[in-house]
Amino acid sequence: MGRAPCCDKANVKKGPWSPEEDATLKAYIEKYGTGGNWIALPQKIGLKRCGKSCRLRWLNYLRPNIKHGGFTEEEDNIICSLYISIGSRWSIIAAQLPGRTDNDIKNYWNTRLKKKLLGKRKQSNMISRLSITGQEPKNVSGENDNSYNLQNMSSAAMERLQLHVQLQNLQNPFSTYNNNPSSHLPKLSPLQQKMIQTLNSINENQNILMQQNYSSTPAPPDLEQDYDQALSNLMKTDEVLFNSDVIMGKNREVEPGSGFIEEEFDDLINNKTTGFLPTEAEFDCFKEMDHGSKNINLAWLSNEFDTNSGSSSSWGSENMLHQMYQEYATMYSMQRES
DNA sequence: AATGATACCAACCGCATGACC
DNA sequence: TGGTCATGCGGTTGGTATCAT
Repeated sequence: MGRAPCCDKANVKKGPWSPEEDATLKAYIEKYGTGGNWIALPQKIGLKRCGKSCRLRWLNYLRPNIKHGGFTEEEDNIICSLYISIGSRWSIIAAQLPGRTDNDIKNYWNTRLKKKLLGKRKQSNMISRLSITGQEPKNVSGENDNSYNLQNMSSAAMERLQLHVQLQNLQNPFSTYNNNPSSHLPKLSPLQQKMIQTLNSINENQNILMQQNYSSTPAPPDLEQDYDQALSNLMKTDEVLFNSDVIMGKNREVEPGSGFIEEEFDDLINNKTTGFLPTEAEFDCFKEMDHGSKNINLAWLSNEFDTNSGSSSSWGSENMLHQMYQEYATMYSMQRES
């Protein structure tokens, strides 16, 4: 049994709003306010619309001081930075941009900004290389290649890593990765740094490969192998994070599922390997979010993980924790195999 | 000029949360 | 304390506009 509908679906109008409907809603709200009850509002003013629809129309379109389109470079930068640090929490991002709605920013990001930043050709190439299609990829020798298990990592996390690289390069083209003290980007954990370093390597090889492809000349096999090797290396994560001797300070055989990885993961998400978290001054939004926790850094890597937030529907759920754990475990086991 | 592909964006949907009883 | 309901949120859909062939 599903949830009861919020209104009589059969008797409500759907689709685009007419100018008359807009005028009716706007006039009423400007005069009387919403009355704190969106559900009752459409009936009150004689609109055959769902209350939710009225609310959305008001918030996204009719509300005063709403800006549409014409995003500035500064706004672009804010959106990019916040997306990388906190993910797709559009309402929080919108709160940093007066006059912008979460819906507008979400649309702008999905349709334009993301492509602008990543570069359309590069992105599609990367995604296909990472085997989003679900096909079992082969390396040049025709063997299944473990490196492609990268698909087990969420595409959103990968995307943010790529974006981080792009932004970092824009901010400081001579910096290998995020070791620039003047950078406005979130500081990275050793694991993230390792991944970004490898992504840079991938991108370099990819550019060469693309040039080869465009000139209709087959890429040398060793270059293909380098590319695959770079992906593989991405999985060979930092010793600091994966070597039990370093972390636990004792000689200990490590088996995935033996309990150690759970401990390590727990340490990681609870920030026991500290020293790389962003300061609150770096992101105003952190203050507003009032998490009481500085797990943001891990949050942006793992996409949706959040410990204390009650502001978003999916954050902080065990599913997200589980997903993050799975990604972690996958990388862990691959590191063991290699 | 016709047609298909792609981009854009308004609106919808369902879930999570919090307030209230 | 548990149930109900309104609201907020993010993902997705579908219609329209624009571009490419």
